[in-house]
Amino acid sequence: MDELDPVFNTVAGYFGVLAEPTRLKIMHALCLGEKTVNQVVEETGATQTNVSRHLALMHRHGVVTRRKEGTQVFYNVADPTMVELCRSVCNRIAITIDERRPLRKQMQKFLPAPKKRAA
Amino acid sequence: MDELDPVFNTVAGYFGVLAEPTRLKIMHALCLGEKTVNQVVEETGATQTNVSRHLALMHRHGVVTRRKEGTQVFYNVADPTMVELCRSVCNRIAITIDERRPLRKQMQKFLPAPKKRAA
DNA sequence: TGACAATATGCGCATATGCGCATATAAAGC
DNA sequence: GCTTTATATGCGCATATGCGCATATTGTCA
Repeated sequence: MDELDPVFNTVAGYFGVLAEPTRLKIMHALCLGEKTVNQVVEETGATQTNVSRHLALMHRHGVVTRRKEGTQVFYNVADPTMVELCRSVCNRIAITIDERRPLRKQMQKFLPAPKKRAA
Repeated sequence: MDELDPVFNTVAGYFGVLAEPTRLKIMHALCLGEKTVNQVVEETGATQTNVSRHLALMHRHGVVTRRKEGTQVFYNVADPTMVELCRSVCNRIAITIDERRPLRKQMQKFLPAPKKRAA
């Protein structure tokens, strides 16, 4: 039982990445394909500082990939499973929160597999 | 995009429950069936205070159910999806962490659907 | 080289979180 | 009623986390 600790620690960190509204927004922004930091900033409404920091954290956890091109940095979801995870939970929660308003339509973005738009 | 905030907030809280090693241990202890606080204490090695508090938090988030019987309180996983979620992520992480040691065998408990041993 | 654009980071603050300790509450048995 | 057992909770502490601000870093272009 004790030797499972590293697993639980790592998994906790993994879930911890998703335990933040701003990071979920970022995931939501990235799940349709890679975006630059600025694009994510515009889409999420968060500040550049925070988006950058959150993306760095997500990258440290292996949740997103990083691709530099000139002055810009493109981030993308590293693991499609992550998006799937978010999608399923978000959909379920969205349904729970709002039984009749068609809020779920907004979550459609989480539905398709993330397209890797490589350059 | 702004009206999705409540969804992201709730989902973040949901993931937040799983973003803690001790709580994952508790999930692991409960996923085979309901247990009393003391049983969870023994199985996880955490203190009674913390187990109680974590269980309370998990109950507040609707992750576990509570059943009182005399002086004892039985907790159980409320949502099988939660166990499934933990199982898949834990298995994947376990494999990542430890490519060859058979650590995964310990994770088997997460595999079967949680048995509801109602009284 | 110098100005500009895109991204990252150090610092400080406010708040959240997990924990241990002691203690409160609740139920059972004498 | 008193003691014992099982669980919950108030308090304080140490640390973690998210944020804003200013600034550093890196690359582009003139």
